[in-house]
Amino acid sequence: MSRVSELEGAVLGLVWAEGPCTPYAVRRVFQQSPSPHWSGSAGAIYPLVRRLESRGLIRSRAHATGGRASTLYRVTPAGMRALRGWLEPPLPETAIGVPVDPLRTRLRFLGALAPAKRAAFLAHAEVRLEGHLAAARRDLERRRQKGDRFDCLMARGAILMLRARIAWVREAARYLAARSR
Amino acid sequence: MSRVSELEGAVLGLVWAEGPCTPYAVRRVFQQSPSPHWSGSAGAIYPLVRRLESRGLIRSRAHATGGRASTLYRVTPAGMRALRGWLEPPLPETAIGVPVDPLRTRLRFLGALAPAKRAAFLAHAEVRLEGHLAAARRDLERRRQKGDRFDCLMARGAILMLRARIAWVREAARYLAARSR
DNA sequence: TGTGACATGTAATATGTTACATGATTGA
DNA sequence: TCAATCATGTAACATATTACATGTCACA
Repeated sequence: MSRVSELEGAVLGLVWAEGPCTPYAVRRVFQQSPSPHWSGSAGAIYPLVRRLESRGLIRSRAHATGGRASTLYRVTPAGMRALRGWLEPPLPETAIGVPVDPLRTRLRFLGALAPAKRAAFLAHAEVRLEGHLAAARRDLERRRQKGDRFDCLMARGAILMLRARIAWVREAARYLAARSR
Repeated sequence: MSRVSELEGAVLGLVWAEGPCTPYAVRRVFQQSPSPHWSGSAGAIYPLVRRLESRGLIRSRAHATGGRASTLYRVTPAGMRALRGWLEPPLPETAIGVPVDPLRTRLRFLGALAPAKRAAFLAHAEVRLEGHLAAARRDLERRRQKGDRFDCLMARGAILMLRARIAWVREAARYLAARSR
């Protein structure tokens, strides 16, 4: 069975979830996602979609909206098998292990800053995280309107991660303040 | 000032934190890290280290251990400035925003599985996460022995993220169970 | 009539992975 | 002495990013 990468799995899932859709619609989902990890750049999506088609995981259907040519894709039975294979246990370590976190990486090297700047770093991080948390709550509300429960569960996960990060940053700030006294 | 990427920043930070060290020592840190995101592959680290040297951010010093030739690197003043520039606010969106999470992405498409398999997915995820949490606790203990407080704060962050993920997976399982009754 | 968003791409570039190659050292 | 691990790399490959190119459509 076709093995798919992380981004391929996500695109395959989107083509499945959004019904027949265009590569541009897929791009928009990434661009509007609260997570900035994947830019949804044209240079990533269009070649990837053609790749999935050449492997028989999605099929195209010509589709014209007014004067614009466009291509609608839908998932094939082989594509559904690949999607389920990507989803199902056993999950790879990269999916279930400690997730990458650039903020955590930076905190590892906070000692390279002057002590006053360390506190400033944590204060800045907390403010920014609060902003993202508010945005994530709005995002959950929007998704709730749409009515897809798995979409909501995903958005809920983002909120919990942000809350945990905020708690962690606060804990770090308290710890450093206590040590500097 | 030299702008550094995520992996470059981490390597620069490690060369700073571990004192003068070899590329191999840097690789080992990535390989032994609880987070499997960066493999620390030779093909990534050796070229990257040379890149940092050619940009004047680290400096090499020949170093022979027995019959083996080896190279010790240390961070230059320009390298310290680059490290601080990478660390300091304002943080880029990719560092402070909702972090990427392959598990969250998969949950978005859980509807593609048969209902019974959805519960199995969540049960599997919970078990695996518990295992990672135990490993993360041991990891924190190890780092505590070493005595670097920022290293400990980072390890503590990994634990909080795993706990939040476990809580989220349980919440999702409860929610789905309630809806299917 | 022109400006900006929509929509579809391509090209150059950067960078990380796997797999391979080489030789030294250590321990059973 | 044989195998595993340490240690340093290189080569081929895949893939994501930025920047660019092109043309349509809505609307002011």
